Amino acid sequence: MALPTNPEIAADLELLGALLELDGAVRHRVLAYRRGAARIRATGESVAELAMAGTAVELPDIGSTLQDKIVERATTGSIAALEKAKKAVPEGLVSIAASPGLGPKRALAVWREAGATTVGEVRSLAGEGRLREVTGIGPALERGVLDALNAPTAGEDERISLGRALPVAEDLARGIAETGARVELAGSLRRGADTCHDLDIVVATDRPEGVVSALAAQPAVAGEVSHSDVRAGAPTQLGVPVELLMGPPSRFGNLWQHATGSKAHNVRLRERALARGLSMSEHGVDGPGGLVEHADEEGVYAALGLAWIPPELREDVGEIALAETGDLPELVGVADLRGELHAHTDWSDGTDTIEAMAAAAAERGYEYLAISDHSASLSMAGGLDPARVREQWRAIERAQQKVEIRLLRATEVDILADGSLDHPDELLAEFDWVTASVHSSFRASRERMTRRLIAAIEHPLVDAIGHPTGRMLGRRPHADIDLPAVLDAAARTGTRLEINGQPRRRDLDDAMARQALAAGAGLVVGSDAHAADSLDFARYGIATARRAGATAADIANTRPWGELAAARKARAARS
DNA sequence: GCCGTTTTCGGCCCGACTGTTTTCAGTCG
Repeated sequence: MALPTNPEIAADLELLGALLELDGAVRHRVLAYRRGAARIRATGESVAELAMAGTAVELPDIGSTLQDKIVERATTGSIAALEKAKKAVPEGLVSIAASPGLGPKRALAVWREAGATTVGEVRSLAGEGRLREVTGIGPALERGVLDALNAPTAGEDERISLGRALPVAEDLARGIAETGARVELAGSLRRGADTCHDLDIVVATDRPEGVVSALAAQPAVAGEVSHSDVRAGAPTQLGVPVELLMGPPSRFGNLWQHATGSKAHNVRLRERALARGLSMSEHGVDGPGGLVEHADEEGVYAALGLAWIPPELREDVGEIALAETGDLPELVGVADLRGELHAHTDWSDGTDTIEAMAAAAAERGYEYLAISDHSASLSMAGGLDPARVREQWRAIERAQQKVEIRLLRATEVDILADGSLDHPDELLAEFDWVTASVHSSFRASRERMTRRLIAAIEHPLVDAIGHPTGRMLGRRPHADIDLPAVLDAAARTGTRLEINGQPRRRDLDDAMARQALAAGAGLVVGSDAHAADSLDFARYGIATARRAGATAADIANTRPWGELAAARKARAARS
């Protein structure tokens, strides 16, 4: 029997926690299940395997009880405690409790007093005006529940990619900054997460009224602004709301830190504060000497005996321990990039010419640009056959005469279903840089997909694997692969794994890239640009790399081309 | 249920906001 995956285990434990909560379990026991589930979700290795070996308890938030339950799930296929909890409380209450405005307490009351066990029944009750008869629910909540359940996106957690959110949020911030206030992005935007469900912005101001009217005047704002003295919110054209947090400059550091999160990171910090006889919030750090305000974040972290932590690492993935000992990595930045190794032109499915791409890359300060169009089997993308490739090389040569930036003969060659490549070896040998990618048969079995990738990784003429798992945010999950085996092959052969920066890909993702680093596999950040502007997608790849804890030394295209070329030559000589 | 520069037992994050209540619980981030 196949072992349960981490998401499967996490889902079971989350459900168990939710049912226990409804059943009146002690708050912190519920929290322990949630934390354990979150930890399992964020862990790269198979937690089922760890639990079977008895080492899952070495993970934070996993104790012997949870480990036993994971083993039980892995060996018997179910967890007795979960089955028991389902008998004590109807499972549908979990969904009811997740409805906006309702929570565990009200969900329980809805069941006990009105007999509803499904969201549909709650909607009917609300429609008939009978939900208000339940203790703790009045007309206003009933209305809110009904509206939320009838909304077109009901039940879905509306999230948009960082690539859609960031440009709009930056415009909003610039617009509001015209009031003279200091304006910064916060929340998942600042942490560089894959997606966000709102645009968190913080403002240092003593005049909230002016900021609120500036917000209302922004073109991206698409409705009424609601506000208090410390907060303002409004819907935007993006479909997700903007949320402004305001506070005086004297404690801007506290506010910015608070609003940046993540929640798990902040909880850890507050626990740490408590252990030191302090209490922290967005208002400052409270202690025996009274409340201390911090104008910058460095002060907040210093008050807890910590070095300042880069936002991308604030996910409770061990960053606090590193900040305590001063061992935080010097994260790679966009400015470290010296070149782009994955970009398309109008020779295949890109929209811009070789010359236009070269100019845009030069504008970004790059020293080299790989012209890496698709290979023939990707016919709908206008992939090039060997004859067209040679033709393109002549065009690259002509373009090179006109530009300073070093243009590389490159390809994004398809990895075919059997693991072979879509160009003959004689041709591959003449490229400066070869990226190999999967573009088809994503649903192949785990074994087959893994074999396919490893075959490409072991090919002596392949420099990098493009978007290694093929996931598309909101559309297609990661291909089912044996990641440790793939990482091992990459580390062994020196073939780089791409962090693809396209906002909908972000592939490898942060957790996988972190694992890749731990396994000793090399990485490359690629924009996968199909137009000159999209060379900027490299910033999202960098965000993922930073979340993985990568330094400049970990990323191939922070090196000068001469160094990469020499390393390739040495590798070819070995094989 | 987890965990330890107070602890192997007794703790466990903080504040804003809303709508429900008769002085505050529940929810949310």
